[in-house]
This record gives sequence, structure tokens and C-alpha cells, in this order.
Amino acid sequence: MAIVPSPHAAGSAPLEQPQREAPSALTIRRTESLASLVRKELERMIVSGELRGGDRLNEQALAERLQVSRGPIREACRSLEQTGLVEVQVNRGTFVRQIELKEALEIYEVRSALFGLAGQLLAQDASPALLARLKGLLERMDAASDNLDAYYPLNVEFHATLVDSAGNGHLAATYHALAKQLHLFRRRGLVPRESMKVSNREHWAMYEAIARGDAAEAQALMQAHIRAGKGRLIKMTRAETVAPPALAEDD
Amino acid sequence: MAIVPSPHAAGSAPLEQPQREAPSALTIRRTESLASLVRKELERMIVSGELRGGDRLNEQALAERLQVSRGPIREACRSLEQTGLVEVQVNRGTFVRQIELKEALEIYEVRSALFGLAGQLLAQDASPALLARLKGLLERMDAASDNLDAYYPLNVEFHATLVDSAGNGHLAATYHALAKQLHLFRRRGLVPRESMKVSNREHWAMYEAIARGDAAEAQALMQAHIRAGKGRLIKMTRAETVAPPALAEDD
DNA sequence: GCCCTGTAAATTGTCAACAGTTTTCAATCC
DNA sequence: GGATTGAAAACTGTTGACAATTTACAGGGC
Repeated sequence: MAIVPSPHAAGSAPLEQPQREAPSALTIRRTESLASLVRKELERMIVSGELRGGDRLNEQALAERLQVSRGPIREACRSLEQTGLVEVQVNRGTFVRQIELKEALEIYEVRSALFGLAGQLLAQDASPALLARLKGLLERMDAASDNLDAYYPLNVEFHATLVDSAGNGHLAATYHALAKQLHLFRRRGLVPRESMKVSNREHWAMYEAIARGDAAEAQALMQAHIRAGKGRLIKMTRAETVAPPALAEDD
Repeated sequence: MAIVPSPHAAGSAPLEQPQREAPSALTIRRTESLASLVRKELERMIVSGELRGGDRLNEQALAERLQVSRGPIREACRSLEQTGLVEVQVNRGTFVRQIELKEALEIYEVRSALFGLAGQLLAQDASPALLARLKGLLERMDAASDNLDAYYPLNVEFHATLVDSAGNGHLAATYHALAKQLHLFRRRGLVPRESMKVSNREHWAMYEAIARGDAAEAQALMQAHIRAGKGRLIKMTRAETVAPPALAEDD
């Protein structure tokens, strides 16, 4: 089943080469390759759900749609192949990968280990400014705990702040790459309301372990936090219920 | 400094398209793209040290050398970019990445967390056949502990067996990808002889924790094992001494 | 109806050419 | 000698054409 992305889908237009302010013939030069722009656009389409697992990326159609030649499309696909978002099959094309439950659980496991490591590192070295920022997020999440639409972005931001502040670029990059891949998993489960309160209590506990510099405790709590999310994922898939968007930071 | 790989370097020849046995005009078809073959060859060149950090990959020269057009070279470079082995700079070319100590230490940290997770998973579910295999490797390493050339490959195999047997593909893939990147770090330290005995004592301890199903102990020991390697890396760089090849599984 | 065959259309993989950008190098000036 | 300039060479980014492979589909047989 080859689904060619609709030419009228929201968001996809010819790619714009980044330009400096007040561009003129003397100042315009290439600062980003088309291949790079195509890669980002395809990532956006995958993460947003516009492209779904199993969809085939038709080079010719994409080239026409994005108004580039097929070369940059091919290059972008090679990039996406290595990040695990697509699979390139020789002579047959490039397909958005599909992730089954087993693989999603594997990703959760690896993420939980990385999240735990982030906790360890943070507890060893968290600045007052970071702690204040985390606390602010926690308080806003408390205030939003009756409203998923408000809570969820804060939750995502809290998680990302933790990982990005751990002082290890490879940790952050790996964690985020895995999160992106989780978008390929399309089973969705309801997030019960009480779950947000539980979720933020766990967040507070993590924060407190970090603040008092307890590395072992922070690691254990943060690893367990993602694992709890894994447990909920299993429950959701059993319930076969339907629910809101992405899973990557689904507490 | 752009170093174009020497046309006479060992190992690099025109790429061979995989063929089935007794190929004829009727049976030959493409089973692997040139881009994929090029990627593998470039990886080999990087991991083997033939290409070093900072080297520029000249598309034209490589195309001539490997007897392909520049397209597959470009595609391969996009792949390598995402795996962290090279850096693509628009309009300037593709460069083998260089890793400084700070980044090497980051990689060690992430690897230690992943290795610890492998221990956790193995302790929860290790088959008798796997345990027997690990024990065999341990015994061979004991016998080889006076001989680095014999010890080192066994050590690599032991580590890979652990990670590959943990039952989590993403864990293994991530771990190995990071190991590959460590080849970009070019400071080398002497591996003292006593270090192999210490190293294998730690291996035995890990094995025993796994065998008795002690997940927490296995995780801690295995995480500590890589961290000890990290500590040795720091010491080596301070000593500024020179020593044998790759670091990725340098206990 | 299903299965097989053959052909055309569609698509992918690669190549070479062209345009744009950067690097190299010679000449000139101080 | 060092700094600057300008042109040529080298290289990268993209495109379109061609070759190879796969897919789609029509027609025929059972």
C-alpha cells in the first residue's frame, strides 16, 4: 500500500532556503542544503502523523511537491534511515517504519535507563537556576492537572529540561531520537485524569531527590517513572481504547 | 587540512555488488545499493583508522577510487552524518568527526548506563546456553590474561555477547553505535598487564550476578565496569602514553 | 472465480552535466 | 616579508537523463 502524501496537506510547501534579512543578489548564498531541509520536513510529517507507519515515500511525488529534484529526497531518506524513522528497501522504495508493541517496549526500556542516568548526573550537579526552573514547571503542572491540553506540553517540557540539562549531549541526543521513534507506534491509550496527579507527584519526588543531591535515589525514581509509563502502555494496548496524541512523554 | 585517502590504501577497491553463487546475466540483480556499500566501506575506513578525525571526504576522489558516481557517495555521507561518524558542512564538504576527551567521557557514561541495563535484563532472563557461552569466554580470557593480542578480541566478544543477548534490539544498536563513535577518539593509553586480570575478575562477578538472577547487582557491577574503563581513560590521557588499538571495549 | 503470462507504466538507482561556492595560487602593493 | 586582490581550479549541490527493477493491469486459460 503506497500512500503518496496529499499535495494539499497542511504544512508541506516548496521548501524555503533560509535567507538573511533583506536579502539581495549579493547576500544570498546557500546556508542549508535542500537535503537537510527535506529531512526536517519529512521528520515533521512523520512526527505529526501526516505520514504513518507503512507509508511509502515516493521520491518523484515528493520532489514535485517540495519542488526539488530527487537527489535531495534520496539523501534525506538516507538520513532518516539511520535515525530509524524509515526503512529503505533497495529497488522498492523508502517506507515509514512501523513499530509494534514489542519494539515500543524496548524503546521504553532504553529510555528509562537513560532517564535514570540523567537523574544521576543532575543530582551530582544541578544549578540553583535549573532547580528553580524545574520547580516552576512543577507548579504549573499542578495548576494544570485537570486539563490535559495544558498539562501535556508542560510535561514534555519538564522531561526535556531534565534530559537536556544533564550535561551529556549524547545522552540527550539518544533520548530524543528514541522519543521520535516512539511516534511510529500508533496504538493509543487513554490517559486517565488521576494519572496526571500521580505523574506530577512522581515529578516532585524526582525533583526533590535531585535537589538534595541523592544520585542513587534520583536515578531509581526517574528510571521507575518511565517504566511506569511502560506499564501504562501495556495496559492501554490491552484495553484497546482510543486517546490523545503522542506517546513520547506520556507519563 | 584535507587528506584525500590514498588510492593505494589496503582494503579499498572498487565496490563489489553482492552476487549469488554462479551468477549469470539472468540471475544478477541488485541486492544492495551502492550507497549502502559505500557507507560500509567508509565505516570500515574510519573504524580501522585509515580515515582519521578531521579528514575530509572528497566526493570526487572517493567516487573515482571506488568506481561509482558521486551520488552514492553523497548518500553514504548522509547516513554517516546521522550515525555521528562524520560531519557534513554545506558547501565545504564532509569531515570525519573528531572527538575530544569530554565527548569521549560522555559516550562512556551513556554506554555504562546501557551496559547496566543489559545486566539488569540478562539477570531477569538468561538461558543456560548463554550462561555456558559466557563462562566459556571467561575461561578463555583467564587463559589469555598474559597476552593482550589474544585477550582483547575475547574481551570484545564477551561484551558484545552480553549486550546482544539482553533481548533489546534498541539497546544493542545504541550501544554499538556509541562504541563506533569512540573510534573517533584518538588518544591512546597503555593497558597495563594487571588490568586484564582485574578486568576479568570483574567479568566473573558480572557473570555470577547474572547467573543467580540478581538484577540490581548485575546492573551495578556492569555499570561500574564501564565507568572503571572511563576512569582509566582519564588516567591514560593524563599520562600521554601511547598504546594499542581501539578503545571501544577497553576494560 | 483464480492463476498465469506478458507488456506497459511507474519507480528506483546511478550517472554525468551544469550551477554555485570555496579554495588555491599568482601577481601586486606596501 | 606580509597583506590584498583577482582569476582559475577544485569541489559541492542540484538537476535531468538513462538504465534497471518493480508494480500494475489486461488478456487468456482452467
